[in-house]
Amino acid sequence: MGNCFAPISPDSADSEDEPPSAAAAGPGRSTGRTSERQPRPSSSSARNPSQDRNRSHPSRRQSTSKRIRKHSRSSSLFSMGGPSLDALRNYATLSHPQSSLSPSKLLISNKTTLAIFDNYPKAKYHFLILPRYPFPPQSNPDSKNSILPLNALDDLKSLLLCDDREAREEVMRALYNTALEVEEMIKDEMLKTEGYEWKVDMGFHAIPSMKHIHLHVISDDRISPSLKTKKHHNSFRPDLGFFIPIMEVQRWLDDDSNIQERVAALSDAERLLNTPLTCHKCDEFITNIPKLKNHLEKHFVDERASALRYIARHGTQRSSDEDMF
DNA sequence: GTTCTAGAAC
DNA sequence: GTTCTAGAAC
Repeated sequence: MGNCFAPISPDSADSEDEPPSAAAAGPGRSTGRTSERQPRPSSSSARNPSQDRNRSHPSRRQSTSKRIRKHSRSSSLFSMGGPSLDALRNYATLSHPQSSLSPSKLLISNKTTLAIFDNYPKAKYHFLILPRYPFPPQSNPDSKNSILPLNALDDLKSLLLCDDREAREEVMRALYNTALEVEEMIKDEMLKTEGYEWKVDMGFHAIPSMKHIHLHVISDDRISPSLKTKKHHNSFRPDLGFFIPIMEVQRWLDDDSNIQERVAALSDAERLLNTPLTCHKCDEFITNIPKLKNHLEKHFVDERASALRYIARHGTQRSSDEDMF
């Protein structure tokens, strides 16, 4: 692992003044790893800062603006006497996130979205994609109009219930396009650090803990010191119903005749977090978290060995190594 | 969301 | 005795 965290610098991230890098493309895998991606320097990295944050270069920390320091104080949980549900919203409403947020917080931004490091990553790579507000930011600075009311961006439920079908699809498309870009950065980093790429999941929590809709982009290893409880693990199982893959949400939007039922199911999803602990890769029942951690490490080592063997033999990676086990 | 810790499980 | 979870507190 070693020196693998080098957050993308403000100068090298997508400029807010540039058009969204992939915003013109609609959802679809074909838009993911193509020339539409913005170039970035080879020193940039998508690795989470969790274990490496304290080792970041002092000059990087010192360059953090007063505004950021003020922001991070006010956004810390409970500093205001209770849980701040607004930490993400504070990010989403910044008019100049790139100058306001430190490179260890902000991965990339464009006109409509931000990609930030998850503060408590539940896997080796874990990012959050947020729609900016107003959505989209108005070119006329005097206009405060958003195509959506702010509360439509509270969470997945409120977006699904929003009357403006076109607007909610536009939000979803913007989130998805940025997620594809982030996925590609993650996979570049996987190649650099481990020599192969593994699966990345994208989805929403049915009942998020913080206000402002956010799309999780998380590698499927689920190996992280911050993954500490059964609920943490269950909350990212794509098969359980608490973590809603974005493709599923897209299907809901394509046929919105059952939206009320979908929303009811989201509201009832809390109980799913108490599902018995089983491995999300092989379904084996696991009695406790330390054993799950050992089990997942073993999956990771086995998958890597298998992928590297295949690459050595064929010169290229098999398309879906996660299906090999 | 995380941290803390009592008491259950081993 | 130690490890671990789960609920309360924050």
